[in-house]
Amino acid sequence: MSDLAAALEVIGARWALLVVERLLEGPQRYGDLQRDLGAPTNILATRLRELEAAGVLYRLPLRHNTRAYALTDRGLALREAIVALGRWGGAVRGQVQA
Amino acid sequence: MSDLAAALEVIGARWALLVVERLLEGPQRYGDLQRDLGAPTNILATRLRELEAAGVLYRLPLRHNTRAYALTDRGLALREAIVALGRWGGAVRGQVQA
DNA sequence: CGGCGTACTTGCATTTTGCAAGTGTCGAGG
DNA sequence: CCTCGACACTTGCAAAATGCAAGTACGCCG
Repeated sequence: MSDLAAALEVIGARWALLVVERLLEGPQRYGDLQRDLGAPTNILATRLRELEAAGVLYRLPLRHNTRAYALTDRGLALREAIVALGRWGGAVRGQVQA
Repeated sequence: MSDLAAALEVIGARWALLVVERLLEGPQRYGDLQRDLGAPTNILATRLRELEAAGVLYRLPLRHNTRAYALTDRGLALREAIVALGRWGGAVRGQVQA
């Protein structure tokens, strides 16, 4: 399996990379992620569990039944890839059809 | 929708980015892609159609019922993102568990 | 004409994703 | 003490995507 395939096993599932992108701006709570991304709540919960298990993010307890999700070093290391993909996506949108 | 989400709409489906990665090494025929990637044939056919429609690759006729798939400029522009993701995936594999 | 290579398509089982509604817990307010 | 609301999920079920295996189409070669 290639390095790319290994990466996609971790962040290739739907919503996963969008969650990481959002967390690049700082720790976020569950409800914020859900509202900002518009992701289904059960999928979001599943992704957060998977990404935590993969060491991409961790839970940061705040108050009683409130916690935040924040990126680990491994998660922060995705910034370069996310920026590159974002630039590509933006460039593609800029062209009606090349 | 963010730029990243726009990118994922095009290359977020399973196998899509792996196809592009393979084509970065030059035009490939259907059978080669299938054997190298190990992707199911119906999915591969679907992806190739989608990626062609998105202007990421195009069909290059060779002999009678033989053609090759090659990247457009838009497809080649994914190189940076793919390299970045590949590096991340390789780095993650390098650590047993951080 | 019959078999071979190439590029797919088709039918159906399995898995993933999505929607809507429900559950558990804690703290504040009455 | 008891209810209510906020928050973070879970659960049940429908829809869509993915995967496997087998089949189809099309020319060329003998």
